[in-house]
Amino acid sequence: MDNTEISDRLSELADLLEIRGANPFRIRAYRNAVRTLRGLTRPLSAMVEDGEDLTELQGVGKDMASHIRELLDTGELELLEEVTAEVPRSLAQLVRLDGVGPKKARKLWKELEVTTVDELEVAIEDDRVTALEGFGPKSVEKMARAIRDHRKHQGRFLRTRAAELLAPLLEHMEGVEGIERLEVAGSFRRRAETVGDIDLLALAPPDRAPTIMEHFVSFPDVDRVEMSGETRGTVRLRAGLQVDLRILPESSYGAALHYFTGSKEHNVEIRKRARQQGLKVSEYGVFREEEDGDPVAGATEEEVFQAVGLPWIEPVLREDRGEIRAADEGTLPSLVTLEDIRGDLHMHTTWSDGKDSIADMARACRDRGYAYMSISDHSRAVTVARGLTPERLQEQWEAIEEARSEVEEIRILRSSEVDILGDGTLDFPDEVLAELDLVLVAVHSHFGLDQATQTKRILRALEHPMVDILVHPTGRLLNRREPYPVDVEALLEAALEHDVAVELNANPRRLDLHDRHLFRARELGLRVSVATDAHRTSQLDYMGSGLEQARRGWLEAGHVVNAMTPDAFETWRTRRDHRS
DNA sequence: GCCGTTTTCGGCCCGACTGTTTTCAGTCG
Repeated sequence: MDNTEISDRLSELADLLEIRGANPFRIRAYRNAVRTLRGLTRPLSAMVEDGEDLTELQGVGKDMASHIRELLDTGELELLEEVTAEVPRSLAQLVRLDGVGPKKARKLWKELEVTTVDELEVAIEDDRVTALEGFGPKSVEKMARAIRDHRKHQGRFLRTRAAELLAPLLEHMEGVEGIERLEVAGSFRRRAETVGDIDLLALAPPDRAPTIMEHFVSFPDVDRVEMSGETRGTVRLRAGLQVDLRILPESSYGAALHYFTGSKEHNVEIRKRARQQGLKVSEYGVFREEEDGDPVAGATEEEVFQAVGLPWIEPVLREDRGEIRAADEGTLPSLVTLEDIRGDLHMHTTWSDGKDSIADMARACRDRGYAYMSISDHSRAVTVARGLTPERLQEQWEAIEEARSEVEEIRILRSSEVDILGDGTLDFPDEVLAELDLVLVAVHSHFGLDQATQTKRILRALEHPMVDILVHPTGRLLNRREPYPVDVEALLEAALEHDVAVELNANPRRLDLHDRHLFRARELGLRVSVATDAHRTSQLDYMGSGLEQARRGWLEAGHVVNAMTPDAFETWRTRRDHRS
C-alpha cells in the first residue's frame, strides 16, 4: 500500500468520524497527520522496513503510527471497518459538495436515508429535503447547484489557466473609484501549481465598498453570485472558477493580505507564535491579547511579520515547511530568479515532435539572454513523437553544426531525450551516447509497472555512467495523469550517488518534480535542471512557471544546473572523463 | 488524537456570511 492510499484511508476515516460526531480535535489530528503523510517523499513501507520511528513525523503519534502499520501489514484498518459498519462510506463524498458539511450529511442520512450524491439528487427532486429542519429552499437550491458543479468540473484549475481567466476581471476592476490597491492573495499568490479559487483583496474606504462590490458582481463573465455582503463577495465565473473579493480598510489591509495568502498551515503556526508572545492575529491586524484596543500592526504584511518578531517571508515559502523557523534564525533562502538562468537544457524541434527549427529555437534562446542551450529531441522508441534513430541523430548533428554557425552568440549542445526502455536500459547504444554533449533520460512507456519494478527500472538507468539528467521524473500530468508509482526518495538518492541531475520540467501541465520533492532534492544537495521541454519557441517562456515551482521548493541559484556560468556549466558537463 | 518555552493535562486559529434561525448553527476559507 503506497503513501497516497494510506493518506486517503486516514482522510476518509476523518470524514466519517466527523459525520459520526467525534471530537473535532480528534478529527483535526487525523487531518494533520494526513497532511504530513502527503508531503513525504519516501514510501512509508520503506520507512517501516528500515525500522524508522513513525512517531517522529509531525502530527503522528502512537495511534496514528499503529494505524499506518496496520494498513501496511494487512491492507485494512480495523477502526475504519468499524466506523464504516455504522456510517456509510459514500457520505464522505457527500460532504465534498459545496454547502454540505458533516452535520447536514448526517441529517440527510439519518432522516432520509440519503447516502450518495445520486440519492441526494433524487431526494431533492422528490421535494423530500425541504421537509427537514434547517433545510430551506435556498440551501436546497445550493445543493442542487453543487451537484451539477460536481458533475461538470471536478478538480482544480492550473495556475496558468486561472491567470488567463483572471486577467479580464482585473481589467474590469481597474480604475473603479475608491480602490487604492487590488491584489490576488491565496494559493495563486503562493504560486501553487493549481488553484481551487481566487482570493482578491481590495483596499478601499468602507463607504466605497457597496459600489465596488456592485461593480465586481456585474462582471460580464460572472455565471452567478454566490454571496455578496458588505466586505465580502463571491462569484463563480462561467468557466467554473470561483472568485472571492474582500474589501478592506487601510489599517488591516496587510493583515488581510497575509491572512488570505495563507497557507492555512502557515497561518496556524504564525498564530501559535503570536499567542506565545501574548498577541492575537486575525485578518484585521495583530492585537494584544488582554486589551481590545488598537492593533499593534495591520497595514502592511511587513508590519504583521515584524509584530511577531520575523522578517517578511515570500509567499511561495508559506507552506509551513520550516519557513518560520528559518525566518527566526535568519536563514531564509535566497531564491532563484529568472535573472539567474543562463540556459535551457530540454527542448524539441521539427526533427522530432517540435514545431520550430533548430535555428529558430537557438535565436529564441539567444533573445532570452541565454548563453547555452541543448537540443534534445526524442529517441527512436518514442515513435509517436517521431523519435530519432542513430542515423537520423547523426544527420541532426550536421543541422546543429549549421545552426551553430548561423547563431553564433549561443552555445548549442547536441543532446537527446533518450528513452528508458522497459527493462531500464537506454534506447541508444553507448557509442552513440558518447557522441552527445548531454544525455537526458526519461520514461515514456510502461507506466503501469508496480512501484518496486518501476523504481528498479529507473534506478538502472541512473546507474548508466553517461546519463546527465533524469527528466520529468514522475511522469505526472496535472489534472490528467497521476505520477507513475515510484519511490521518489530512492530516485533522488540514486541521482545523488551517481552524480545525475534531476529535472524540474517547467511545462505548467507537468511541473514535474513536485515542490516537496524539490525541497528534498535541495536537502540532499542534488542539482536540478529547470527546463521548459519546449516544443515551439513560445514555450520557452515556460521557464517562468518552472521557476515559480523551483522557488516553492526553496531552490537557490546554486542548486540549479542551468543557472551556472558557461564555464562552471562546462566543468559540470564534462565532470566524467569519457566526455570532452 | 497530538503535543509540550503553559511539558503528561488541558489545550488545540478566527471570523464572515447565509439561511432559517427568534438568538444561532452550519459551512467555509
